[in-house]
Parts: sequence; C-alpha cells; structure tokens
Amino acid sequence: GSPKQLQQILFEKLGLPVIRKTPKGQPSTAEDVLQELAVDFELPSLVLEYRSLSKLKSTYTDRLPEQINPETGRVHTSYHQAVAATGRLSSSDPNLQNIPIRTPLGRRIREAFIAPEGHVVMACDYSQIELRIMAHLSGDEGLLKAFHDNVDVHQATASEVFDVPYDEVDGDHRRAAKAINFGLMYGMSAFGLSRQLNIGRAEAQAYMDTYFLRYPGVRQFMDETREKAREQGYVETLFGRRLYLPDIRASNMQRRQGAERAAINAPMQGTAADIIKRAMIAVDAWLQKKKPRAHLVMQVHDELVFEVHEKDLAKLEKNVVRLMSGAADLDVPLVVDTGHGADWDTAH
DNA sequence: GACCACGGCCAC
DNA sequence: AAACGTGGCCGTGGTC
Repeated sequence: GSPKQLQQILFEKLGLPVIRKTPKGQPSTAEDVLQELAVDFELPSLVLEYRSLSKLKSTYTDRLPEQINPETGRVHTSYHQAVAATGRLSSSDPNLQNIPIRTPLGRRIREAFIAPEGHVVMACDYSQIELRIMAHLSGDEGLLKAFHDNVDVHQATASEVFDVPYDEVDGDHRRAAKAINFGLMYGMSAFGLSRQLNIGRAEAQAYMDTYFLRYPGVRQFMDETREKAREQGYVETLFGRRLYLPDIRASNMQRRQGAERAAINAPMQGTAADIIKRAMIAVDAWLQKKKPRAHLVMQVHDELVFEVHEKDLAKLEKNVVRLMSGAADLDVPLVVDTGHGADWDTAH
C-alpha cells in the first residue's frame, strides 16, 4: 500500500519505464500509468487488483461497521453546508456520498444499506442535471433541442461531432462524446481530452473544434463566463450564489487557468446544488404536511434517498418526482429517475 | 496520540 | 510542469 515502496520496486529494482511523474517529481504509480505498463509487464495488473480490493476493504468494509451507532443501529453521517465552494453539501465521518457503485464488487457494499422490515429504500436522481443546466445557461439551440426531444444526449453529441446518423452511433463514439460533454463542464483542454481518450492532440483538438461548431452557444457561454469572472472577480449560479475567484487575474498562469476552470464549472455544479436544496425544502414541507411513513435519509449531489413504508411508496415516489422536477423552471425539462428495493443497490 | 504531506482513489 | 471541476478517506512515512 506504499506508493513510495512500489516506486522503488517497479522503477528502480525492475527498471520499468517511467510514464509520468507526480507533482513532487516522483515516478507515478497511478491507475492509468499501471494500466499502460500492464501491456508489457506482469506485475502492474496484480498491483491494480490489490489496490482496488484494498480500497474497498479499508475504506468501506472495515470502517462502516465500526461506525454504527449502538443506540440506533445505524451509521449517521455529518453533512456540511459551508465547505464546498460551489454550494454543494459535503459528507464526512463517514462520507456517505462516495459509496462505490461503478464495479460489481463495489456495488456489494451498497447492498449493506438496507431498509427496516416493511420498508424499502427509494432513490430519486436528476438525470444529466448539470448538462441540462449548461443547456439552460448557454441557451444553445442544439443542446436545448436534444433535451426537449428527450434523446440520449451523449449519443446526440456523438452524432454531431463524428457526423454519423444518431441511430448509427457506436459505443466508442458515444464514450468519446461523453468524455467531451463532461470535460467541457470541467473546463478541460484539448490536451486533457487527448489524455482522457488516449488519442493524439490534433485529433482531440479537432473533436473540440467540431463540438463548438455544432454547439456555438456553449462556446459563447464559456467565453462570457471567463470574461465575467475576470471583470467581476466572481461567477454566480442561476439563483445568485457567488463563487469568488481571487486567482482569476493571477500572473501565475497555472493558478489563473485553474481559476478559469473553476469559473466554468461553478455555475453548473452550483446551480445543480441550489436546485436540489430547493427540492429538499419542498420535500420536507410535503413530508411534514402529509406525514407518510417516510424519511429522507441521504443526499448525494443529484440524488435523494428515502426510507419508506411499502404501503406509502407509490404516493411518496409520485410526489418526490413532482417536487424535484418542479424545483426550478429551466428552458429544459428536469427529468427525475427513481428506483426502489430492499437495499440501496437495488434501488438504483 | 495528534497532526501533517503525499500519492492514490472512491463518489457526483 | 501541468494540462478536468467539487469533495473525503485510506496507508505510508514522518514530526512533535
């Protein structure tokens, strides 16, 4: 578990090539580096497998049972309202906003979050909320249309960027388009996209150029956001939450560009945070008024998780969807997906 | 025992 | 050199 010791074994003792260095100048043993080394060498795959198992065991399987409150028999997180710069909540001790979901083994940890006898877990999440907010804030016609037509937005982006009919988009093109969509919201450069997709820089630049040609409103929105940040020293969400960016005029290019990326991202991430908070307030009011056998037990940025008596499930689901969808009036629909089951994994 | 930096990695 | 935003937690290696 020691990157320092692993560096010595891989790069000094075994003489494997150094693919990348850490910010402190040490040879990196990060996941993407080991994946590349795994093509030619045997050990890196084993290290990666050990790492993923070790992460799940040390952070979740070992720790969560230790944090069960003996009085309630539950784990209780702490939510913080004034930590994340964008207005998101954060969660700690334990963090319940980073419970694994991406891998089958990771998902087994979610199965441990179960509802009491006679109750189910219900999970309701906003579909693509940040991209929808990007469509709203930018007013880009193509993006607005994609959401109005209720199509798969990554598939639609792939169709535009790679110039293939919507129904003929393959998995690789969709994956690339998804990376472009998310990368854009994080202020990613062509260099970053080339690294993410493992393609040449010119090719990545061509993808981004085509994207901005097809979605000109998005380019304009991003240019204007940078400009506004520089002029005002802050950016704001749809509802006026500000993020001040003291580094936006820094002479140090790295700091300045970092502030520009934060400026691009904050209106979208922050507006999503505002919207789900409005939804939580509306849901709380409804719960207090109607008194169903239900509790809101978690918030995970774009998702609300409830425990609800089986008999009150249908009514709760209908109303939570209504209240979450209606928490903001955007130029695109706010779509809410829901699921339920005996545990948090099944509810997804 | 408390705290820290680092490298790494889990989530959205 | 870095290059993709927001968080929190782990083990290691180290200090006080």
